[in-house]
Amino acid sequence: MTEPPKTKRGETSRAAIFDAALALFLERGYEATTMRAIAERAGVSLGSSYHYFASKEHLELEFYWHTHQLHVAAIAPLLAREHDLAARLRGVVRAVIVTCEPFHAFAGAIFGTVANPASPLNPFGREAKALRDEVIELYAGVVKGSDARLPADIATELPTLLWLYQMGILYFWIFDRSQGRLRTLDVIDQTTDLIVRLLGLANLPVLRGSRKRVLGLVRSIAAGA
Amino acid sequence: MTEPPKTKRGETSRAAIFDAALALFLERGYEATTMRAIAERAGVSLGSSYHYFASKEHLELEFYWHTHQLHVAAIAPLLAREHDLAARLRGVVRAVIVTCEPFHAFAGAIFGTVANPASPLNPFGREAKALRDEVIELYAGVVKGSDARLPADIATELPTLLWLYQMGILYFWIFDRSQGRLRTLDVIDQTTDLIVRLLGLANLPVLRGSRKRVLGLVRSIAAGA
DNA sequence: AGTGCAAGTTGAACGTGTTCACTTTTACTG
DNA sequence: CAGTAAAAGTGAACACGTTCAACTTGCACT
Repeated sequence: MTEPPKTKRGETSRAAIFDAALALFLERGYEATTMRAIAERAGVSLGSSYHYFASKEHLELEFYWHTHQLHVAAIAPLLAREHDLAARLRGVVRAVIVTCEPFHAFAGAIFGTVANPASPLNPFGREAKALRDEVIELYAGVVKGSDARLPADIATELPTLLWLYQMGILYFWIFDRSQGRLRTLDVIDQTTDLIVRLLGLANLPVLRGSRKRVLGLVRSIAAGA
Repeated sequence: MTEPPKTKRGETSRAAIFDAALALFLERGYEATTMRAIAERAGVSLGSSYHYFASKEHLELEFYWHTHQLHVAAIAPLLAREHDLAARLRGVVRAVIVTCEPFHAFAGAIFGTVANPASPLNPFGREAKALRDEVIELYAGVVKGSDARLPADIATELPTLLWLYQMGILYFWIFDRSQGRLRTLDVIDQTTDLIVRLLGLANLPVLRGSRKRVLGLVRSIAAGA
């Protein structure tokens, strides 16, 4: 657990530690960056780092918050302008990987340690709840601000599913070695299109049975997490 | 990289190290088990452990092989007897979690470190290829031995998708705290049913377009990994 | 100005996974 | 059987993440 700083000096230190960590991650990667090096560059002692970040992993969580804020800022104009669901979705998910692109080299290491189900920092866990809720809320806005008219049962679960979908895209992106990350961009275009198309088909009588089953399943899975 | 032993003594040592590791993982969990404790229980020196397992993570890979072999043995009778695809699939996936059940307590820690995309041991990586191919081949057998008649394009990609699906189920199972792991069993029953049902719908004209798109996507994703 | 206490800071010390230069054992050849 | 090269085995040493008890700073209240 990381307590927020209560004094001006504390805020400065905390920010210096995170800035140093981010710079070193970029320079050397996650694993090659030691807590000692972070503390040294931040101009604080090793022990002080642990006063603000309970572990090296907690620096990753802060990193996620950082990228999330960059992402939110990046998509604001799009969300204000565009109301077609497919276009909104494509734009928002493309913005995720564009925002994260500078960090691609060390993203794998970070994603990996945080994906660990044993860690309280994993996406489904306690300490990540605030961030998770924010991202799900973001996708709720993507859907709600569109002109798509969705059945209520779908609209309820869709934001959570899109959050999951975004994580899947990020996982793919980590492995993507293509020039300009074109493969990921292509997968995003195709999958967002497919998602919107399937949403349109969900009302077909032949699919209604499966739709109810899928949503029931999603609800029961989400309830346990 | 872990070279296989070339002498009788080597085989004995390697087996002793893995047995000791497995026993200690069960007793204390993954993180609390030290390489020193493993070496001591196996009756070898610390350095010797690294002669057979290049890292603690490599012991996890061996653990996966271990459970895979248990799984294969467990499903043999079912695959010989049953030819309905839904029943085969349900039985095989249920057997996965029944086989792994004794290791549930530490499975999260193991699954997590191996899920790390930065590790060459991750499911999509180089060192896990042999195991991955074996599991995909297993699911190819599940499909091929059934009386289901599937379009060729689906039959080609389905085993890989089922391997992915199994990993998803395992991920859910790790988080499942329900009595007798009933929630996971329920999710397996529902999802296997749903999968077979969707396979049946895949030939509907209204879905054929989406099916082509999905399979094209799957192929292009699989090609890159 | 003086006092008290919470916030902030420190670096030595601990246990861990991993490495490596070295020794011992094993299997095979002439 | 002697010789030898590969395989197996060893434990001290290293760097790392993390902990902790002690220390300093600065703010709030009298």
